[in-house]
Amino acid sequence: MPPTLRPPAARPRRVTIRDVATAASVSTATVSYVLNDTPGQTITEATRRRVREAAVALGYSPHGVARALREGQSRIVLLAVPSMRGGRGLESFVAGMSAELRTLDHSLLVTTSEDGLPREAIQAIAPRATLRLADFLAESAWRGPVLGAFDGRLAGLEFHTLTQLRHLAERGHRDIAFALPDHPDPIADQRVAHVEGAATSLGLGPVRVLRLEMGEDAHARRAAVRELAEATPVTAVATYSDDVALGVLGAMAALRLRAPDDLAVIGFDDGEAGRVSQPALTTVRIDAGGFGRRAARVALGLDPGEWVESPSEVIVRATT
Amino acid sequence: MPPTLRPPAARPRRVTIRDVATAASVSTATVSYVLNDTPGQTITEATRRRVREAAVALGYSPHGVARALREGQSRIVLLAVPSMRGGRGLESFVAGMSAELRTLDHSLLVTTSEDGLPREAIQAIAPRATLRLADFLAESAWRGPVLGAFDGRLAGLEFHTLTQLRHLAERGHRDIAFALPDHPDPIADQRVAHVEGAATSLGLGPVRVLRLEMGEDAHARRAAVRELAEATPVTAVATYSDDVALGVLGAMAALRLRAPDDLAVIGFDDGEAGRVSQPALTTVRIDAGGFGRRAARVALGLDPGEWVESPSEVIVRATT
DNA sequence: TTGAAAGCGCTAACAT
DNA sequence: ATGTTAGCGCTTTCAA
Repeated sequence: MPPTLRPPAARPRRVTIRDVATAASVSTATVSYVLNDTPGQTITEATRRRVREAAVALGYSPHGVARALREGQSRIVLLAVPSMRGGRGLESFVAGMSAELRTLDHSLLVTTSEDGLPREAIQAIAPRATLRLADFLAESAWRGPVLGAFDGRLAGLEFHTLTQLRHLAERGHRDIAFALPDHPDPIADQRVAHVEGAATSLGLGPVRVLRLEMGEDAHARRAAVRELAEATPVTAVATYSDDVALGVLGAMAALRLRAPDDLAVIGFDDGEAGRVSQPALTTVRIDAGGFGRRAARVALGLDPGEWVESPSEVIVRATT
Repeated sequence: MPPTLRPPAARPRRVTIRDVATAASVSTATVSYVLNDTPGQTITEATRRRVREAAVALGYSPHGVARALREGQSRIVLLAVPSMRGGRGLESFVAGMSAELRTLDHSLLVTTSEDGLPREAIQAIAPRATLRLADFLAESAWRGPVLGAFDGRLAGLEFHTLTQLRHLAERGHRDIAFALPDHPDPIADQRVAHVEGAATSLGLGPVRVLRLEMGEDAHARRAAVRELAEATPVTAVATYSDDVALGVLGAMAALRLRAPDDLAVIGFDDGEAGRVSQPALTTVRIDAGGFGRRAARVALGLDPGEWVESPSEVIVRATT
């Protein structure tokens, strides 16, 4: 027996388009046309049936890598997130994006990368599109098409912020503060801008920005909150996250200040902790599923379509 | 000019191994050998230099998809996580795994999939290995090699649980409870088993298991915690997560019970909320970076090596 | 010491 | 209405 060119590894034999072609007594081209519903081909229904039946009989499934080589890119969209520690917002965003992509015969894969694009992964899989969450949340080419406009004006984090402040305004608060973590954050400035914009459009007074220590130094937090409560007219504080809200409430508890009477507090992104702690935290629940779906469509160059439902709502609990 | 076969899309011309070969006046085979340091080849240092210089001069980088097609699998390890809402433990795990894989010329990509393998993604990128976090945490083929043995006995969640209970034991507690969320959880049973194992090995009494309501029903939580405090000898509660701990503390606050005097509480996985809330939560900080590195090595079929440092420590704050 | 060429599985231009 | 085949970029066998 003459030596033959063996495959690189002892690769388990896989069912290819060729096997299907043989089984259906057609060419590989025909198989490809049928299985991809390639437009502009004239293939009899009988042949189509034979091909499809052969494919399922053999358990054929297309080899994504070969297809990607041929097409120049894989049917993958890569989402770069800064961290695995997400909240409800991120989770629903990813779920929505993933579901929509599946519908479009693509897959979502996530990579963590603090800054810059995940070059190695891009080299490795040639994704159809790459989307950095930070870019998407901030101003960027993505923003316009993905966010679209809800309620004729704004959407995204900006919209959720409006939801958050509107609740405070409806409760009669006019002097508010916005508390955010004191550690560096790529979208901090933007969040502050959103708050200021929302406050203006709601006719509130100027917003006091409080950068809250989020480490072990409870004294610092207490001092900051005391100052806020005693030396300013602020009656309510909106926060960057539920965690920050819990920090404010923790300081208030230590100072024997009560929410909402001494200071009302509203969180952001409805985590588990705020729900079960005492007092239970009023917060904004973000359903970013619609965003995810839109981001998916935009990533593939499709029309994102219209908004269907409101992407955020206030969960009223005990602190406002 | 005769019609030529155009590439499928107007694909931007990319630098291939061929270009490098031409520039260095060698064959593509030689380029491949040099760039991959293929063992068993006799190529003069001069040639190697020429090839490498040509590669950098042209800005060549290998096409992962083509390589994957040829080799049968891509240099990707796929990690399937149940959700994007991770804690410090997951974050460090992913970071460690990712860093180690980079070292080994691979990339980590994450996919969310509640149960089962992410088949579409696997088809699409032919990953070198696929690892479900749930399998990894639970008993499975992965467990043995990845966890190895720390301190001669156990590692992983089991080890961290021991860390958690040991702290309670050292504080003199003998009757403890373990509180976990009442919603379904793939690793709940396992966690309970760990706690019981740790309690036994520490010579503690039988562990009371408390499935805590984690929804909006604060009354249910209060009732459960009151029952625990008043009708049982339990003096301390270890929890499944910081969130559950916050739920216990919330109920205690409503009941005017104080930690640690009435009931000591220790959380798990050191989240931001526990650190800033009042009273500040004692918890277990998990550094899963080492696990991640080990998981990476095992995924590639390498020896994970020995443990270097302790993977968990107690962060003592005010509740114990 | 190096090169020629096969072939991974697929799509699509072109031929029949 | 369907088949033939080039070629995506790479690795590796075999020959020179």
